Formats: sequence, C-alpha cells, structure tokens
Amino acid sequence: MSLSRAAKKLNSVELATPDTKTRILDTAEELFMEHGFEATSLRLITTAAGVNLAAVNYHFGSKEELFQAVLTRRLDPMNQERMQLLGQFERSTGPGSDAPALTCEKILSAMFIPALRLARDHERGGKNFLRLLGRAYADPAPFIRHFLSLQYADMIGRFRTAFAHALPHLSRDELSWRLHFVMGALSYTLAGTDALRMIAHYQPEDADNDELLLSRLAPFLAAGLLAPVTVTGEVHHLFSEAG
Amino acid sequence: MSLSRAAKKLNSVELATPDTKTRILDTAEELFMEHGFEATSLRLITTAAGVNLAAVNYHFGSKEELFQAVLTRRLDPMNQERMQLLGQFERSTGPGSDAPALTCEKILSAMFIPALRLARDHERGGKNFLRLLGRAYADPAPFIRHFLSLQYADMIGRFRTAFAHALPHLSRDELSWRLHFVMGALSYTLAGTDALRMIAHYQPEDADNDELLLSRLAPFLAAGLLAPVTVTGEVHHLFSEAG
DNA sequence: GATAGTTTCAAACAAACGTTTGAAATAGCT
DNA sequence: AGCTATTTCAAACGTTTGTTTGAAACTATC
Repeated sequence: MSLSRAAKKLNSVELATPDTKTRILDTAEELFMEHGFEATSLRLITTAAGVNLAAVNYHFGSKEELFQAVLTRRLDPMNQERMQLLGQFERSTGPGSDAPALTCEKILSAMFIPALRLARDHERGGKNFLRLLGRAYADPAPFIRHFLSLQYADMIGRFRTAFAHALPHLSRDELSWRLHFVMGALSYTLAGTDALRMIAHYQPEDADNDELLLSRLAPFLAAGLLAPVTVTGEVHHLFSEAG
Repeated sequence: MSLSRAAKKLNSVELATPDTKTRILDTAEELFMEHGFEATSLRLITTAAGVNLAAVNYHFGSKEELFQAVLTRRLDPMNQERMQLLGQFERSTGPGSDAPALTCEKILSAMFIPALRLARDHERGGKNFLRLLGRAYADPAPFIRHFLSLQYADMIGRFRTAFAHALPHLSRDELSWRLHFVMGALSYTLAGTDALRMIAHYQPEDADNDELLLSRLAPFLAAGLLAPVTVTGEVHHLFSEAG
C-alpha cells in the first residue's frame, strides 16, 4: 500500500464507502456467520458487498484465506487483550508473592471482558463475530481447526497455568477436562443458534444483552470449576439402578 | 416391503452384506460426522457404501432427507429412553409425594446414561453418532435447526420441569440460561473437535472412554446448576478495574 | 414360466462452485 | 502530460454439486 493511499484512508473516516478489501471483510463476516463457511459462496459475498467476483481472489488469494482474514481481524486483538488483562490482574493481587492466587471468577472475567468489549463495539463487528467464532469451533474443516488451534495456543496456555494456580486441588487431567467444558459452554453460548433458543425457551431480548449473558455464565462456570473431584467409576451404581 | 423380503432380512443377521438402505445410512453417518453436512457429497457417500449414486434419491428422496434419516434413527430411541428413565427415577423416590425432589445429578444422569449406552453400543453406531449430533447443534442450516428443535421439544420440556423442581431457588429465566449452558457443554463435549483437543491438551485415550467423560462432566454441570444466583450488574466493577 | 413390482445402474441433466484470464480503468509519481 | 503500478471488470475456465431419466436386472406372485 502506497503512502498517499494511506493518507486517503485517513481522510475517509466518516460517511465514505469503505475500502473494497474491508467491504469484503465486513460482508463475509456477516454471511459466514449466517450460513457457515461451506454454504456461503463467493458470489453471494461479492454481490452483497457490491464488488466484483474476482476481487476476493485478488485481495485475499482464496476463499479459505478470506475466512482466516475475517477471523484474524477480530481474534488477534481480542486474545492479546485477554492475556494483557490477565497479567494486569495477577500483578494487582500480590506484587512480590510467588503464587498470585487469583480467583476463578477473576480469571474467567479476564477471558470474558475482552469478548464483551468486542460484542459491545458495534463499529468493530459486534456480536456477529462472536457467533461466527462459536460456529468456527464446531466446524469440521481441517484448515479451520488448524488455524484456530494456532491462534489460541498462546492464550490458552497462559490461562491454563493461571487456573492451575487458582485450582491446586485439581489434577492436570481434571483441569484439562474442566477447561474443555468451559470453552464448550462459552463458544456454544456465543454461537447462539436458533435451535437452542427454542429448546431452552430463552428470551431473544436477553440474548442481545451480552453483558447479562456473561454475568450469568461466569458464576455457572466458576461453580463447575470449583466442584469437588468425583471418584472415577461413581456412575456405575446409576447404571445398575437404571436396569 | 413384501413378506418374503422381511423373511430374508431375518435370515441375514450375521456375516451378510446389509441392506442398501442401511448401508447408505451407516456410511452417511460416518462421513457426515467427519466432514459435516455441506462438505459431504452424495458421490462420496455412495462410493464408500458401494451403492449406486441414484440410490440415495431413490430410497430417501434427497440429501436433506437422508441427513434427517441418519439423525432420527438414533436420536428418536435415545430421547425416548431418556424420558422413560427420568420417569423411572421420579417414581422410585417418592411414591405419593407431590414434589419428587430429584437431585440435579440424578436428572443429569437420566440425560447422560442413554447417551452413554448409545456410545457404548458399537453395533448401533457408537460414539460416531454423538459427535455428529454435537456438530448438528452448531450447524447453521435452517432445515437442521428446525428438525432438531422438533426432535428435542418433548424431551427438553420434560427435563425442564424436573430441573425446576430440583432447583426451586432459580427463577424461570435463570433456569433457562443454565439449561442452555448445560446443553452447550454437553453437545460441545460430544462433538469433540480436534481443535479443542489441542487447546485443552487433553489425552485422546481418555476421549475414547465416554463413561469417564460423562462422569467428569456430570459433577461439573451439577455444581454450575446449583450455584448461587448472581445479582445483575455484578460484572461492572470488573470492568472499571480493567480500565 | 410369464407377469407385475421393486430395485439397481450408467448416463446425462442443469446449476453452482472457486478460480483464472486479459483487457479496461483508475491512481500515484516524475 | 506520460509512464507505471494497482485495482476493477466481464467473461469464461474446468469441476463438482444434487437430481433425474429410462433401460436393465432382480424378486415375488400367479
């Protein structure tokens, strides 16, 4: 990108049609969220964005690279903000202590608050993106799984050790499982499929309030993380009772 | 289907090539699980099943109807077993009492045990199907969402009232949310994407043991359901603290 | 063994897909 | 203005998609 081009971009902060590249990103974000990756064609995206079909391959290379660009644009800053916030919390508790001993709720909120900020910021995509992200977690496409595991590796690693300090009574395996459940409930909630709305009978007007959502999710997950460890094989008696 | 055809079906219980229809169902179940609905072509299914391409449209009508048939075959009996088991638990606690007062763990196990039985029964599809089910929950396709909400309406309704009795301190809305989180963690865990395996670093050999999985999930979710209700707006101080 | 009903098969259908092409248009710089 | 690089565009590329077709093969009943 040349110098004068960047200058023009600075001038068009208001009421100007965005860049072709960002117009594609915005439209793709919305349509991928609505129909998923496979079911969203490039023709649908480019038509809705008002750009030429070939523009996607020119600016991004391929459909898969476009999808990754859509994710990276929001995910990268959000995960960085998560790690920064976690470090800030750790520093504020004990300046010189070895074990900062953050509470579970505090660590969870370090994960949630950046997601909340993103959901509130309608200029930066809003909650559409969080839904897209929840969908991406469950997508079987290998390139998506590979991309996500790379994007999340650092962040999850940082939070793993934080949770390990906060939950010393949990074994390594037990903690892995519970983190798995946490990520599951979180991404599933963020995805917010219509099917579940009907199943749980929950009100759509509540779903718009993402802060309310996470304020209900955080204590639920914290209680689960703090639950006493169950001895393996404890379900057997339930089986025999059931016949 | 004629009479002698049913007789032949009875004779071929062992070491005989299954019906064309069931061969399609088995292969489709496996491939839909692996690649998702959109990314799995009918040619891939029919080639792997060793049947003609047109057989799908002949026996099922369309690709969508095939997908619904794959789901119904396992889902219908499983949900029926769930409701039956819940009724059995309710009857065994208090014969004449108005409020049976089942524990959360007991109600949750009424949901999990039929799923566990299905996962163990390798002849009836095994855990491949549970993964497919977890995927279907997150699929954006309208016909899938509509189908699932219809399939689950009765079962969820029954369990809603059971949980409402077990958790009288929760408001209607609060219970809706927590059930939403429960379904999220459950389906997400069952889906078992590779991305999450890398994120949580959890061992694949554990994932094969579905009983172990659900024995860890049940106390986690029960603790979350029993968690005290948080006052709305409690996250605000976290926000201000974060800057 | 002929007849009627069911199932299989190879072939083709129209439509939609992601991607490529080469020329036309625009923008940046001397 | 003139030259160069970047971006846009309509058109076509070759595949692949789900579905349909009509004849062939098979099965059951008379």
